[in-house]
Amino acid sequence: MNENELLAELLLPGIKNTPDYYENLYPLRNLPEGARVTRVAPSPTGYLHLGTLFTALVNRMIATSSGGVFYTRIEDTDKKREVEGGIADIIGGLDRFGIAIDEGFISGEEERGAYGPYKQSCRAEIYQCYAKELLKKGLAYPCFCTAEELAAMREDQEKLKVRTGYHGEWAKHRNITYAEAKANVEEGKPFVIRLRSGGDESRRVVFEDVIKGRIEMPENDEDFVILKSDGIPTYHFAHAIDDHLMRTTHVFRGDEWISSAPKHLELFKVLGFKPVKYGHISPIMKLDGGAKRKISKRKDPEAAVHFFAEEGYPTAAVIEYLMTIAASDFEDWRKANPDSDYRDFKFNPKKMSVSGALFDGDKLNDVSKIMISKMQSGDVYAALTDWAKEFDGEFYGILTENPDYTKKMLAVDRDGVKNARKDFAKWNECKDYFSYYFDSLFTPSYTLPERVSREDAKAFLSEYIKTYDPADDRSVWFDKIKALAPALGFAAETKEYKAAPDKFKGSAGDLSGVLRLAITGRANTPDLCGIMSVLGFDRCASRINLYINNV
RNA sequence: GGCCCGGUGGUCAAGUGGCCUAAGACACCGCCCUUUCACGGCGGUAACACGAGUUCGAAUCUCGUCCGGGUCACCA
Repeated sequence: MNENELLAELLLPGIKNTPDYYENLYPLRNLPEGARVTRVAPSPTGYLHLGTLFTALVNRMIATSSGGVFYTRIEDTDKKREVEGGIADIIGGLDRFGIAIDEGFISGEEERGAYGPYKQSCRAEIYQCYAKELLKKGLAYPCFCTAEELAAMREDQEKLKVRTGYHGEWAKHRNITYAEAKANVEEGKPFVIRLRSGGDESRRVVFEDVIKGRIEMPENDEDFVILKSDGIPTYHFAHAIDDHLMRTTHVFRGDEWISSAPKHLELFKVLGFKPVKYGHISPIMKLDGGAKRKISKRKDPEAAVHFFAEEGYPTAAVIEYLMTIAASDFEDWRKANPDSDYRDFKFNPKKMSVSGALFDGDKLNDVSKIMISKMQSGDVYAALTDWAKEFDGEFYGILTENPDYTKKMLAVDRDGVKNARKDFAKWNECKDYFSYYFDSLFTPSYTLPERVSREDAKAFLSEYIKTYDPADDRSVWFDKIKALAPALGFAAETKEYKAAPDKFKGSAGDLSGVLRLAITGRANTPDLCGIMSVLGFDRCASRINLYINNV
């Protein structure tokens, strides 16, 4: 054995496999030409974040559009920051949003697929095997620097105004001898393993980013850590090994990773792997004061995907919105294919924005309103009660006390209508929106429409209630209003009134406004005829009397 | 500060040297339709960060300036 081999044996004595073993264990995938293998690799340091959902959606679409595979991998190499239940929340969240997972973690604890384990903490031996190989070849070495020494080194570098980091002459242990290393190990000193970088800062590394195009940067020359002192790899090393062994073809990840791409490329080269293709996704931004910034977990409620569930946005609406930011040609496609499943959209990474999109709540609302307007009452009932059950127990009780009544209410201006209303974007708006259907939520309003006097309102209402029949269809219903108009000095037809505004106090439309106020306490509601029919005669009559007595 | 990546209406964006008098969507405003409320239809306000250069011709190519974002860990 030469010195490098002795060193490798000294540092990682338990590792017996060689890289060949893993190369054979995880053969190339048998997929058609052009199929892309993508993944999302969340770190369970928190709950599902909008950016993670977005990244997952993009990777999912890339795989789907190419007939490939999309898998999940848990990057839990930082045990200090890990959050209990994080994996279940993240994977469960992806599932709730309809992101299908072909392979990897499919729930908090189950995984499937032939390229696992899919959790990095279970792959220590694999990483160590490759690290050992690098050690044997002299491409890596142990470093015994303490955190304090490293910090002191950084201070010195800052004072001297030289580039900070563990590189070149600053790489203290770069030329450590086997004997020195052995002595340190025997003393029980902790060590990390660093890459012996062959890069040169004055040379350029170039790669073709699938989203951003050609990117050129100085080569990495830093002897960065590949194995931490606990034997667990850093992100960089785990990324190279895992994405190679799991036979990933394309890595779409946040663009904060661009700056470490030279490290990754060097790792692929040194390890003898074919590099993956990168696509760096611009982050979703948020306007803070006057400044744009990346959406942040701490400051922005909408950063945590949980926010959308609480607000009651249908998951499909959030996905639809995300698709509009992800692909600039998605909205055109949607216009041409209004009823297609978004998964049928051919996703082209070239159509992804190179700059970060500002999160636009107005746009989300619009997308969501359209989505909800297309749902039939039965589906709305299911989704709304599901939401209420979790987030508004009182409303849930009211909604489900009489399901038939609630469903009839939801059918007004919805079922059998070509273009349904777009009145609400999320379920938490419904309690207020539908309040007048329920006596316990109803708030009367004793105001008057612009052109109707108190006396006329009372006179109209007391006559009207004598003729009202919930069985009336829309035209009969309005004819009855029209019939009462002339006697009160109102025009029966809107056109009549418009033609000669001086001859009338207003039109039948104004009278129906009084009715609306009396019945619902609102100036704006869906089709009043339909509402009254759901409410029933008694409830309508009592509200009308209440109004007459109080206005 | 070094290194990257960006900069077209308030927002998302189309645009790859002449089809640009710059598309579309959201938001906003107006009009029309209308049996109320909506839906819908039609229209409007509003943009190429700035300065040089290349060219017959620049939103598009080059350089500089400015502005914004990201990154410089035994975190991912």
